[in-house]
Amino acid sequence: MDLAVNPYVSVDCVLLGFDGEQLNVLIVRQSGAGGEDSTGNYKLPGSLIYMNENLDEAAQRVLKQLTGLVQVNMMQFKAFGGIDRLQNPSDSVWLERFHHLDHHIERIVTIAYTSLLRIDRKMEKLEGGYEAQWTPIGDLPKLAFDHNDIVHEAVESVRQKSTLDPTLLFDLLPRKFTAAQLRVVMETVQGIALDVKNFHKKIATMPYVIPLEEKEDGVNHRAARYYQFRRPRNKKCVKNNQNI
Amino acid sequence: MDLAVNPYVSVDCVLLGFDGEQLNVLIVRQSGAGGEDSTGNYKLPGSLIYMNENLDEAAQRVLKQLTGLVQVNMMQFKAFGGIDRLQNPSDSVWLERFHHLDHHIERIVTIAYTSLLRIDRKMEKLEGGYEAQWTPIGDLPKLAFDHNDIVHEAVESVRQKSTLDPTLLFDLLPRKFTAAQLRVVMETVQGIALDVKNFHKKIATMPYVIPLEEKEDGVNHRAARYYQFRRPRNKKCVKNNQNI
DNA sequence: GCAAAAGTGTTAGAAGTACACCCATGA
DNA sequence: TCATGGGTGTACTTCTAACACTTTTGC
Repeated sequence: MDLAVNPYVSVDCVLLGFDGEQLNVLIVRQSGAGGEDSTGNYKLPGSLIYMNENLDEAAQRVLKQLTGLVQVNMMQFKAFGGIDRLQNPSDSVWLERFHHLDHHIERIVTIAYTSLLRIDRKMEKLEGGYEAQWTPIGDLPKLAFDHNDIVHEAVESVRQKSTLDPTLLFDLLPRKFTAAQLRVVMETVQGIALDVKNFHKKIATMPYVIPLEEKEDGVNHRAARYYQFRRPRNKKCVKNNQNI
Repeated sequence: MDLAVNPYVSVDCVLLGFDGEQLNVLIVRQSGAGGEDSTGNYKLPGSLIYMNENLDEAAQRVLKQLTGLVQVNMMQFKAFGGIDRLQNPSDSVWLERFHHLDHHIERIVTIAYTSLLRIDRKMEKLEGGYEAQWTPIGDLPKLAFDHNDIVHEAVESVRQKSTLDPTLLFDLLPRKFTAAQLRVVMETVQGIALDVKNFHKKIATMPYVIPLEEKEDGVNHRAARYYQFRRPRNKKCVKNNQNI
């Protein structure tokens, strides 16, 4: 570790992608954990914060080290600081080894971020021996620390935020997508079922969803039209603004 | 200071009240700051966290020390951890003196909470020499650290949360309130104007707003009816939104 | 031609918006 | 009796929800 870290504060990133059916989370192995249990030791990507970086910068750094992606919309959503977060002793041991710390860490407050990504984005070479994998939310193993809780609160947070600003969800889709893909994303994230016909009517009224002439190719049924997302000029797709 | 504190993590509380016209914030004096400048030294109520308490507990403790209130809905809304939060040297000096710390604090990440209160709630005797006062949001002085930013983000957070769950706003009102009071609260927090007639229709459909027989007394115009808030059984006053 | 998924209209009810006048009270 | 703020009806528009059949394509 080159830089001084703050041994009390970390960031953790819940990177969410969509595989066509479910939300997936990017989890990493605790490499260097000693591998007592080769089936486990998964966690969210995260890091202690360096003393010379802001929280948002730390989250971006973790994302970049892990995936090579930059300029991604990372949203801080909650701090987790329960006194029992390090109750599993192997988590503390891993932390101290990984960060080459010379004293015992008794407590870490972590600032959790979430980000929506296209699951097929090519991951660049991973630094730090990370071994990352997308895992469907329903199939998550037991993660280190309280990371399972963090994932569930992240999903809840995304659900709420996307209710106020549905344009967030387009980050989960490729540049060109079909109406069905968009619908399934919305159904999955918001946990509701949408009427197909009414959904077509609705996207027809969205100024930021542009129908293309291009269609699917090579499917053994009627080809679906592609759409494109164009972020509106004024970012206020959110209802109800006006300053007090 | 009896208990061990974590010198890197604090909580700060944005307590919001409503005076009939504007949102007010409870700010406190940095007592023991040396009083170089008797006009300033205001800050949000907050504290370093103790090593044996959770974040939520720390926020409740600060609120209780300050106001005597317990069981108040405190909502964590954001962590602030910029590297320049302590850029004003007098803020660091105050912190180190107040908490009797023997080393220099270079950086603190604070977890910010917000809470909506009736502004007329009687404050109990304040511990720790706090000197607290409600201040209209528009008249806030320069506060210590980045507390002015924190206040503004708190208000924005409350605005968003109350869009999804309007029942939050009843915490700002007395037990009995008039339709006009409720309307002005909603207009102020959400930053919009509401049509009086339509507003009456709307509250008539809200199951959690109960009209009383009792009316205002001693006003020199037609007396307004009082209403009461009763929290619904299932807390989902949240719209089943699909505002794509 | 058939399996498989895409795409399309209409209607009824609910909810929201706009608008102007009468009512009760104390001074 | 008047000044003050409280309270109401109605028409119109928009949104939402429910519903079943035809189209295109590869095999």
